[in-house]
Amino acid sequence: MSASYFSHGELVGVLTTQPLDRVLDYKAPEGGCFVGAFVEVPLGPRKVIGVVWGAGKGDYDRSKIRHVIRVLDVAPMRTEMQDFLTKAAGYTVTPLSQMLRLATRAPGLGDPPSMRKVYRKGSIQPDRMTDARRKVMAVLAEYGGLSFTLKELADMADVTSSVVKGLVKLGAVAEEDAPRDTPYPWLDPDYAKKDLTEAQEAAAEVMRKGVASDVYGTTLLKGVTGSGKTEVYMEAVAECLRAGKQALVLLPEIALTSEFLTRVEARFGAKPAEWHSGVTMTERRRCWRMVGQGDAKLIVGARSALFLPYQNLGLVIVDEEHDTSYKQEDGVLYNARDMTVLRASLVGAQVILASATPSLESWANVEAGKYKKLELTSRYGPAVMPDMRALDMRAENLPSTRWISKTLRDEVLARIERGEQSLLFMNRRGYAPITLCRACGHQVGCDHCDARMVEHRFQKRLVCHQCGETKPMPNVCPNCEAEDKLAPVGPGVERLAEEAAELFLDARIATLSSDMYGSARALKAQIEAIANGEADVIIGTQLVAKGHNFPLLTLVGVIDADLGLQGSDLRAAERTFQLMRQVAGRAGRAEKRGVAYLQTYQPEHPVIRSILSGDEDGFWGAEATERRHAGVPPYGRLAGIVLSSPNVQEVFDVGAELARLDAPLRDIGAQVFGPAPAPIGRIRGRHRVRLLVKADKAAPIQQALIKWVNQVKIGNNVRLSIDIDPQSFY
DNA sequence: AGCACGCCGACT
DNA sequence: GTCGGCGTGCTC
Repeated sequence: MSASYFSHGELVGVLTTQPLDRVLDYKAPEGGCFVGAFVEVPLGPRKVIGVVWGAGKGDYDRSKIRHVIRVLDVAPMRTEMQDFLTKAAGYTVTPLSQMLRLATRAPGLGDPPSMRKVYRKGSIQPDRMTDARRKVMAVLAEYGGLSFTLKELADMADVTSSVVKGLVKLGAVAEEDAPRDTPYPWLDPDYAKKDLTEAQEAAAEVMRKGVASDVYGTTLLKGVTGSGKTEVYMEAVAECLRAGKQALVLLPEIALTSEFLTRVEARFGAKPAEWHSGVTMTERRRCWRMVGQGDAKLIVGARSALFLPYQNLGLVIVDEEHDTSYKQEDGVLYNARDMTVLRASLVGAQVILASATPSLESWANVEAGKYKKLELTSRYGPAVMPDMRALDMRAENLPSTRWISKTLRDEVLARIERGEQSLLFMNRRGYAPITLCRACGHQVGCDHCDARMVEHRFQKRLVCHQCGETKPMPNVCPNCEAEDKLAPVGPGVERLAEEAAELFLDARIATLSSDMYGSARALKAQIEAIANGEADVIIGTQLVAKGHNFPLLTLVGVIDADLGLQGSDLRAAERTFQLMRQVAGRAGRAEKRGVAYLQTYQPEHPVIRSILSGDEDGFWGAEATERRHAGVPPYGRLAGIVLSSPNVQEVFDVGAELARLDAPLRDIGAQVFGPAPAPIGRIRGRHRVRLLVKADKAAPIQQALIKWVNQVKIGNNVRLSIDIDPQSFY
């Protein structure tokens, strides 16, 4: 009577990725189907892909119910995955169909497994032997029963492919069809175990025990830059591999994966599966299918890798867990770090959140006893955290087109003299953030957004950082048509590089900004060249703060330490604290102790002071007290609502209407703030209005939000998005 | 999401 | 008269 199997003609409920937010009834196909089966179903005039979600409800006109067309040749979705998607959809207030779409982003899902020809040793010896034929047969003899592609075999034997083809005709070489998607190579947990320090070994042992326990648990692994967090969690991965379970490592930035893959190969003897937007379609198809059939044991990827069809997930590492890029900011708004914890809790897997500068959320979860905490205090090897100093810019008297203080300049010059590297950090892409007309005062803005265009001199264009629109650099003011009056105002990395080139005449200067390299490969090559000492001064944006290792670096200069402190973002202090510590952590990783200078106009600012003093506990304690007092995350809950429309009036009307009908929110003790024009009032031609809902941590905010927004009829061109636990407020 | 249906204005 | 604009509604 197994409820999970439906025989031909029985009603099944199918969830498709179409934006119909309900499960549709179909008749089971010939041969029947199981719950979780990926199927193709007819929908109106089209065929779409869906998943058998359960038994059919039977509440639809029987005569209109059609048959499932076929069951796809992929591993069925496990019920725990259904459960995960359902809960994730509920938490993020996202339609389930959209959640399913995240879990079915595999190219060629509906296609039969792609095949290719492979060649191996045949049963017959060729009657006429030639030198070329002998070479082929020798290769095949050496590798026993293994198969090769035509090109592989021909290359290995150093003959042309026609020799192999000839042998196929004779029957000396067997030609067979084999699936193109092949299992990932076996990873050996004991391939090259590194020697760990005592502290690392102790931490690793705790993690191994966690993985071996087979139950859910989350551990915050905190350790300063260079303390060897990676080595420690690799031991947890090794334990997971030994147990025959799958492990996932999430990284915040694609640029970090290739370095990480190399480390995995060094530790386990082969490369793991890779999943992110930079991976080719073929490789993605292979990855999705192999994860689904358990033939990929270690997966390294971006946040979307959390939605792969794991069969027996035992461990998830969220590296740099505080990183804001774990929060998906468009489409489905979810935080991969939080969804990881949800998914792991449903399958009894272990989670390791690794960071040198954990988020206050994780910090609070440790305090509340939800997460365990392991701390690696001593830096691995001889180096220590750099000496942190403030440079009071009010005393520096710099002209308005210069950003490198005299003190910092002298320090850099001293490093160049000694053959050491310096990093100048400026978290602003482009040449200048403002292009101002000296004749009329006009600032060049984007046509579609309420944002200034940023000059990118490297690309010789103005770029809108909101919508990505670019235009050639004008030489006539778009407002008053004055010629040659447009002037760059304010700094960006490119302009900083220009200043550095003037100050440090004989130095080799390298700029690292995400927009200056066409490909991840080119960027990686540049990072490697720098690490090998092919630059004296490095100018970089945020990119350099994220985990890259520059052993010759002994000086970090933060050009504008105050930048992140502006604005009304509730996490401004937290972000600045984390970023400054991370950037500073780049200095002095090898034998030499590093120094970090923060150029600031407000050296007395509490955040700047705690960064300088290195008093982490003090900083987090004060930050926690403040947030608790304000009732904001992690001690309260926020939801951001953004309404957008090409029509200004319409968005404000809907916003006001929502604010008025706040009863469902008041019922759970929540408050509504707004509507207010969003900080960026228009993006891609759509006017934007924001509301903010603040609730108690334990309040059932999702249900209340649904009730609340369902009260208003929303016009066709108005879009409403709900962001639970928003990270950004633009 | 697609795709059809349908109701209006602009053209051969 | 007919073509085609896209607002509205449906898909088991």
